Amino acid sequence: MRTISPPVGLPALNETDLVGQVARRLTEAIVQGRLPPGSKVVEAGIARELGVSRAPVREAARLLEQQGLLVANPRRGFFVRQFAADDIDEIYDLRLCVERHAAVLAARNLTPETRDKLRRQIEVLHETADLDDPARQVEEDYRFHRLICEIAGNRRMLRLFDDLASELRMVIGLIGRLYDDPHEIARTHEPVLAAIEAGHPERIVAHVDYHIGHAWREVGRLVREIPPWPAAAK
Amino acid sequence: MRTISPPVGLPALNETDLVGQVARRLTEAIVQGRLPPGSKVVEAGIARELGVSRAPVREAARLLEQQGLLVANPRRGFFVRQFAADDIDEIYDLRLCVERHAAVLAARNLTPETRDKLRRQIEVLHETADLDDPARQVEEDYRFHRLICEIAGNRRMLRLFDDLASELRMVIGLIGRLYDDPHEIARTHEPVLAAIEAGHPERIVAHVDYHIGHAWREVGRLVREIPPWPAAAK
DNA sequence: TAATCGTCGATTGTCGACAGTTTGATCTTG
DNA sequence: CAAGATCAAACTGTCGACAATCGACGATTA
Repeated sequence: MRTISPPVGLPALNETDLVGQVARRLTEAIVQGRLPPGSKVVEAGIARELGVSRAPVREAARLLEQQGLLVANPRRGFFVRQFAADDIDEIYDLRLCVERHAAVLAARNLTPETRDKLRRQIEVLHETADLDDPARQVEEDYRFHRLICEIAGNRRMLRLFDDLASELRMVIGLIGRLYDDPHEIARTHEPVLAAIEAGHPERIVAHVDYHIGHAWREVGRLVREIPPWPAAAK
Repeated sequence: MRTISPPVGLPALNETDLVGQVARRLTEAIVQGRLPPGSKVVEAGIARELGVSRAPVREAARLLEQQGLLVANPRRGFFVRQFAADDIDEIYDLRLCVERHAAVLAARNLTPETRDKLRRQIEVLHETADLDDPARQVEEDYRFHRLICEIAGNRRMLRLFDDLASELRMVIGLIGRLYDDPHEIARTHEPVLAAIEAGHPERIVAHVDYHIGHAWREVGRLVREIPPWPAAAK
């Protein structure tokens, strides 16, 4: 008899259980704006809709709460998180802080394989830019940044990135459209990668700052333009 | 008729519910080493012990999982997280990255009131150093660093700090004793505060680096010295 | 008419139960 | 004696139910 796997490793993705599925469906609904910010998440409703009981729904909701997509009001239930302009600032402030560091670490760990992955992802970004599919574009964008965090090799940092990204996905998904020119965005990734390949810390930081800062200003502007969120249903 | 409170603000502290209490008790047990790393957390057992049903225990466990204290193995249950040397490195790496930034921000936001709070906390640190109470010492230490994050004014950053701190508390709690000289530790906070008061970014970063780096090396050393964790019961 | 109070439906928090899986031990067999 | 098969106890994942609480609506009163 062999002990198949060390009982404790790192957060094991539970692919098969209901909680994960419910969480994914909920996230989807929120990001797509089907559950607008401020709307109440009725446990029984979600449960019925997904054909499960309330228990998995509650646990999934707690997950999304920790992720920042939901807010729990004791005895009142879960509500879809509402973002204000200063939330955007918080998220990008933290993200910038982390990604600067991640990029520097990534440069230190860069191998030919990981470098190629990054290059290929930039290509994908350019290809996606032609598709006129904002959601997809955002997704591929994150994939590039996530790659950097992966290469940096700090699992906790990666998780933090994922959490921030899920919040941003929600905001951007609700804004509906992306920043103006997708190709422009794709192009601004190149100097970041170039700096990482060059392995020059200051230049890396400078380019990451520029790139993320650009998105920050852009998203900030859009959020301030469309502040009254798409009518919180109910 | 007025709407008393905006239904969605920021994570409302739920003081009264069971989940929170269970989570606190569990955290306590883990940090104090009563639930050693690797040990299984049997839902029914905890539930019986605390006189509640399994539902709140499960939700609390999910909370601690997100916090990094527990690891969930689908269909096998929750286990107390085991830390390896590289976990320490990850935590401190991320913490350093965040606290650097936090300190710079704190300097920017510093008011006479917040400055006094920081000063007073350093005094507390010195007073506590005489008490020979490692747990308390660690707690007051965190309180200082947490203050900096608070003053920085980024709620997400504060939450990240809290998460990292809870992991570190666990590790340090298990190590049992603190780094060598408590007064020495207390003293090394002073230049950090001085730099923040001076508002000189580079100096702030340098001193934070030195201070946190010291703890990093120290904790890293201790963890490597006592690697076989206190016998994972069961 | 406006404000307050009481009532009722809806929803959450918590519980106990059941089925399926895992674990650990005993038994079997080469 | 070792390796594998077998079996029972323990535990998790999920469900439906019930009491407590919340929110809204309508009735009551000044």
